[in-house]
Amino acid sequence: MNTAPQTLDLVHPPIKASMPSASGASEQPAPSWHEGFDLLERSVAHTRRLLRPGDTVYQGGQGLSCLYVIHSGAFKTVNFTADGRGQMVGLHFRGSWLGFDGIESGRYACDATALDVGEVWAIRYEALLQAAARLPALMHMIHVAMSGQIARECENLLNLSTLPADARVANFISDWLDAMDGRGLRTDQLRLPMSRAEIGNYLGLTLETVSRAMSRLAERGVIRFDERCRRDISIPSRAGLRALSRCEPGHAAHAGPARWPASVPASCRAS
Amino acid sequence: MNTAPQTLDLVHPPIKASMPSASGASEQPAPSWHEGFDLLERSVAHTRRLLRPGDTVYQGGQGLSCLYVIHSGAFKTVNFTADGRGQMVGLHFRGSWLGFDGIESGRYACDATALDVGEVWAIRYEALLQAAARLPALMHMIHVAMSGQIARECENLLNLSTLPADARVANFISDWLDAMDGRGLRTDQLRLPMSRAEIGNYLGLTLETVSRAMSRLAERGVIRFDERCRRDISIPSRAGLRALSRCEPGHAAHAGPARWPASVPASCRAS
DNA sequence: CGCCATATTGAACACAATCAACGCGTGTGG
DNA sequence: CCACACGCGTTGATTGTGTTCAATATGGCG
Repeated sequence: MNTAPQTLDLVHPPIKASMPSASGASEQPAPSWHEGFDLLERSVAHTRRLLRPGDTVYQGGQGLSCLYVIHSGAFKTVNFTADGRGQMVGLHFRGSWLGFDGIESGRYACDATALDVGEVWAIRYEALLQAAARLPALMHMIHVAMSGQIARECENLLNLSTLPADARVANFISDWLDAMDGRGLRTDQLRLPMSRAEIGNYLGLTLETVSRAMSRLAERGVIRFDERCRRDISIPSRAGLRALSRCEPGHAAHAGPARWPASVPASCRAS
Repeated sequence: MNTAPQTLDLVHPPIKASMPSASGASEQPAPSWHEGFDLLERSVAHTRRLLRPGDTVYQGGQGLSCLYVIHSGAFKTVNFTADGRGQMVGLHFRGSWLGFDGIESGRYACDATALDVGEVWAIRYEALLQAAARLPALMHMIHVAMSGQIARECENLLNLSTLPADARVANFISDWLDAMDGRGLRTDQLRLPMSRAEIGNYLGLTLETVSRAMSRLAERGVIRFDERCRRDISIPSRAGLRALSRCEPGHAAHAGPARWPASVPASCRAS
């Protein structure tokens, strides 16, 4: 399976001005972010927007007119149920796109909110479509971004349904570090711009469980809390963190029949 | 929030030959599937492929060359971890596309497998891109399909992390019925072409829990087992089923601060 | 200063996982 | 034909992880 950083959206460009090979899975090393942003900058109108922590890029229910590319900062997407409770469903960094969730219905399905100061580029959806029709590379870039979001959500589903609490938290931090890694930022320390409750919401845990899990990770020495603030952590052992995040079955294992028996029980066969 | 059937991919077409309005969220009644398939049929080369239960449309790791549109049947997508365990991450019906997960890396990230007899249309990705560059409606259709998949995965995440076992199973059945509904099929009975283990895997539960949950649903009278086979169920009370599937907090509730306090704790502020 | 939000930690409980037994239908081989 | 194994599903008993309820500590802010 693909072990490449799984939080890249704008990246992995067979984007070569001409047509993507698509089949050959062209293996290129580490494509700088500049390519993608350059392409956007040259080919389609956009407006930049600065956001501060808590500012919303868009809100669920609003009519979709723009898509947004994250230029800097961290953003969350939160889904709201009919009864008003919110579930965080995504975490996004530089290069990721926001707003894909709204294309189907013409209205955003989530809130998108800045977790810290950041900048997004707003691009009118119609303008983007028109530009993409002329520029195969641009169209492919969009598809890559959507595809990446789909793949990452699959990962999240997998983690949610198979990992025990400690591993989920370890995995959460580890993923964050991977994202920083892929963007050339330091990975020996981290500031989580989220409360324990938010992290818990994202991971399907209670805030107490998150707190305990982080304490246990600190005990085991894979993370260390900054003295000043428990949201700042340093990472003494990235490898150890990784190990814990992929951990043991012992829970919802189901090594079981992922491959399906290929024949319907005969008792079901008769119409 | 949008209460429309959430498993429609090809649908909701402001597809009007010209440009989608995108912002206005044009409200059209019940768009027949034919429109989408007609558009495909006219505009891009495709080959039809029949599958029987257990056949794979594609397998994870294969180079992506085609995308697939489901013409009939039910399909699952299964993600495999490094250690070989599989996690079912998606359930797809007529009109849904398969293969989006592979665009980013050029290789499929999942296995896609038929759950019963079905037909898919295979479309070469490159050919699709070229056709879409000429036909805005086609491009928009693809985006709608991807967007729909993203939105549905968000729903799944939400359900996995907030619902207790019985509600997950009820929701699973209810979603399946919604999908049948949107495709003009009968919704008073259902044949689940999956083992309890598979359902459990999809829902993040063990097979025993699924079995018990279904027994409890039957006790409450919202589903009834066919005498011949426990995979065949009839639905005496669709409304009751829906009610149970949206059920109570009492678990990972976190009505908590979905909206973020907007200011970073000052102890974190100093660099 | 008190109040509030955040975070940590403890104790009791509940829900789902685990281990285990059993029934049933099917296909296999004597 | 029957005995048998096997896959699937159900149900019971027990265990364990994570939730819930509660108390405490801290820092910011009016």
